Amino acid sequence: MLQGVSPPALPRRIAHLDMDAFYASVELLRYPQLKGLPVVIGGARRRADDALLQAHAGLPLSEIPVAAFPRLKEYTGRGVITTATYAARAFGVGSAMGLMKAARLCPDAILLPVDFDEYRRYSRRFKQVITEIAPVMEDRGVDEVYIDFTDVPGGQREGGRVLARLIQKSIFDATGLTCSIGVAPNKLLAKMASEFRKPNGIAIVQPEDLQTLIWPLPCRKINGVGPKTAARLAALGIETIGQLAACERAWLVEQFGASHGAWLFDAAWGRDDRPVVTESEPVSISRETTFERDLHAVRDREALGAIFTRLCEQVAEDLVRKGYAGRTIGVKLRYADFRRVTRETTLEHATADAAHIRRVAGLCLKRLDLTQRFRLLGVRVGSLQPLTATSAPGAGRISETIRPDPGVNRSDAAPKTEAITPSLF
DNA sequence: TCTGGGGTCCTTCGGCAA
DNA sequence: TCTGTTGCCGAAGGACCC
Repeated sequence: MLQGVSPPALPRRIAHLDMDAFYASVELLRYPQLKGLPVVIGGARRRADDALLQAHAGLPLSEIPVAAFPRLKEYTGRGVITTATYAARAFGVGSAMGLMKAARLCPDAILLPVDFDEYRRYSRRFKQVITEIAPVMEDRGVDEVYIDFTDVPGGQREGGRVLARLIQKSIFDATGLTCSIGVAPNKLLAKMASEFRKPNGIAIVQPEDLQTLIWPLPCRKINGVGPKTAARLAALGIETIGQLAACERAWLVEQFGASHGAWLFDAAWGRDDRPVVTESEPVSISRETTFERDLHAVRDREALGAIFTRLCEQVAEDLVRKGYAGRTIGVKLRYADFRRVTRETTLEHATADAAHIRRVAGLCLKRLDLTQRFRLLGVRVGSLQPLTATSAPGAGRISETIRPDPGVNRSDAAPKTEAITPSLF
C-alpha cells in the first residue's frame, strides 16, 4: 500500500476564550456612569429598571443619574445574583447568592435585571469576529468558545500568542469588550490556561509546563470536577492536580468507577483528545419557572394551571422556532424543601404541539406527590428530531380544542376534538 | 425571607427480549 | 418449561457547566 505523503501534522494548538465579566461589561457599555460602583445583575422576575427607563424616557441611557437606579434593598421577592461587579464583590456579594442575603451585605448596590437578548447580541458579534479570523470555533455558551488554532495562518507563532492577540484586539475594536485567552495542546488545558491572566490576558501552556503550571492547582480547577468530586477527593487526601496525577490509575478506578476514575487520571496528566466541535444539535428544550411563593396543587389550582399551560406553550414555541419536535416529554418539580423530582414519558411520534405536550406533561405530573407545596415547575421536551412537514407543529397558544394525536390514544383515530380541562391536570 | 434558568452527560435500576 | 445471562432501552436522578 502506498504511504501517504501528507506533510507532518502540526502540533495541536487549542484556544479557550472567555469574555471578562461579560454581563456586567455589557451593562457598563450601556450605563457607563455606573463604572466603579457596586452593581449586581440579578434574576429579577420583573425588570428592576422598568420604572427607571420610563421616568427618564427620552434621555440617553448614559445620562440617567446614578441616584435614580434601583437599589438592592428596595427589591422584594425571590431570585439570585447572576453576576456582580468587582466593587460589589468587595462586600462579599457574589454569583448564585440569594438577593435577600446580598441586600443585607450591600443594601445600596445597584440592581440591574438580566437582559439575555442584549448579551446574545454581543455574543453573536464577538463570535463573528472570531470566525472571520479562525473558522474552527466551538460555541460553549454566551461568553465562551474554543478555537482550533492549529491550521490557522500564524496560529503556531509564539505558541499561539500572536493569533490570540489579534483576536483580542479585533473583539475589542468591534465591541468594546475584553476577553482572556488560554492556548494549550488541548481543550482541557486551554480552559485552565484562560483563567491564568484574567482580565484581558493571554496565557500559553506547552506540554512541558504541566508540572509547573497545572499540578500545583487545586483539583477543582479541572473543568468537570465540581464540588462533589472535589470533596470526595479531599476526603481521600487529594487536594492538588499533582496529587491526583500521583495516584495509581487502578486505584482511582476503584474509587470513582471505570469511566470517572480513568477520566480523572487522564485529566491530571493533561490528556484530552476531544476535538473542537463546530456544529451540534440540541438534545432537549425546556422551560421552568420559580413561583413568587410556594404553591399547592389544590389550593392554587387555577394559578398553577395557567403557569403550566404557559410553560407548555413556551416550549412549543421554542421547538417550532428552532425547528424541532420531540418524543420525550417530562416535568420537573422542586418542592419547598428543595428536593427535585422529574417524570417523563416517551411517545411513539415526535411532537411540537403545545396542547399535546400539555396533555402528556399533565399525565407525568399525576405520577408525582402533589400533596406538598412546591416552588418550581418545569416542562421539558427531549429526544429531539428536525421538525418536518409530517410533524404537527401547532405551536402557539393552546386553543380550546386539541387534535387527536396519532402517537397516543391510537384507538382515538376517529376525528374528534377534545376539550382541554380547565384544571391543572 | 438563602438558593434562577437552561442545558449536557453519566450512572443506576428495572423491564423486557433473545 | 424453567432459570440464568446478556444487552438494550427508558426512566429517574446526580453532577456539572454557563
